[in-house]
Amino acid sequence: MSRRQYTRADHGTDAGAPDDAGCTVLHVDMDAFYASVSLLEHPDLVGSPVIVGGGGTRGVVLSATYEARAFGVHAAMPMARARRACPHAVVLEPDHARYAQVSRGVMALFADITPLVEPLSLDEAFLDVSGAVRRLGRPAEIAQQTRDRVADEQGVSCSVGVASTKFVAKLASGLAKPDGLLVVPHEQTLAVLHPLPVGALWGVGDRTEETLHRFGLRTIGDIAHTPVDTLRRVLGEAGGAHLFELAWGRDPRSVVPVQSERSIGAEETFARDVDDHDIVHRELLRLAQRATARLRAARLVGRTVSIKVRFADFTTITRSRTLTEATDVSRDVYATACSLFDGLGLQRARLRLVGVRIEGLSDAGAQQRQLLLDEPTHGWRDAERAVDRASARFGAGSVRPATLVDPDEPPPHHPPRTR
DNA sequence: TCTGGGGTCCTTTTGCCC
DNA sequence: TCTGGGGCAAAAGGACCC
Repeated sequence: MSRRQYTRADHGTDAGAPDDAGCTVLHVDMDAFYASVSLLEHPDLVGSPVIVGGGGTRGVVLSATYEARAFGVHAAMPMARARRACPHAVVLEPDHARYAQVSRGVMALFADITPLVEPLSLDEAFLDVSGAVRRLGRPAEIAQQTRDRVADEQGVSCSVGVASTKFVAKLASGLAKPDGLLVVPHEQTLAVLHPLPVGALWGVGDRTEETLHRFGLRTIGDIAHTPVDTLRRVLGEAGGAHLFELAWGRDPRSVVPVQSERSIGAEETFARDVDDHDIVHRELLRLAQRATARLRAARLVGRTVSIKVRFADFTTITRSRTLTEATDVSRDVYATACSLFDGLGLQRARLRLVGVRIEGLSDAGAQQRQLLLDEPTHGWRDAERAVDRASARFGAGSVRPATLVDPDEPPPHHPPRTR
């Protein structure tokens, strides 16, 4: 769910008979994805305001139906505020497993249309359909087929932007929402682009928007007619040049299927602020295990461990250390995370969140030979792989360090074997 | 009105080596 | 021997995205 919504000056062309020559980039964006998927389980709630979000006291809105958005509810809004804005809305807990399942279905459907699919998140992807035109028709027709199939096969609606570049396609899908299709013909790109506010540019958030406003730049057209050197001074070398190009509708990025991950991490906000280092250490252990389990599942190892600490006043710091050898062993990551945390020398600071992240990822296979020479680490790896297998069979958390076992917890219930 | 959790990318600072 | 500075990698912070 995008945080911003813009309406278009009516230059674009709807599905009718658009001039889609050369418009081979599709951006498909599911409408209110998390809310829509949750409604599949609650058909009685269709047509009413529904908010999906963390139930805890400190949650934010993950997604909301358009009926709830009419009351000003939007993604990333604190839940407390959302409830006040729309008191009669039904609040649902997120069901991440279900979202992942529908997402896999949708992505498989895309793969059926073209092999050039670049997922951006669970609920959106770019498709390069240049190779599918002969088989399936013009880009606008392929876009409509895609929308129909998503609705028929997955029961949720999506919006599609069709253009000659990624950025304009993404902009177009946003303008088409909800449940719409918008083709931006190549020669109309600037006419669509220039009247839009600067915040519509991909990469311009609240801060950059504020900066641009200070310099009197309010529309994308204003940016296009500002010397690129001025933009570089104001926004930085890379950022300034990039925005200038986008403002002229130029975006050389191509649709790249399967991008490898750069980092894997886990973080958690405490239900209440914490100043007890024992609790923080225990949380670091849990997070290190969560992150390394995903690392091992992806057959990756990482060389840099970083921690994130957010204080009660929301200021956030990070600390990182690069190891001599890449690892996927939670013990190593945990030890490094604790050492980084202890190195902060905090006394009774009240903490709101801690996180652990592993960066500098590489293929675990490339690491094998060295690990064989390192017996102690190899032993821990084997032990942790055994835990991964047990977790897969008996459920996450069925095997864990004694420090994470709550003595008051009832003994776990093991599901019956399925063979 | 009080701010999640998963990420990516860019910039600046710092330390090290030559 | 002291100093300056270029080049590089790591570290830290911050903005942004969904």
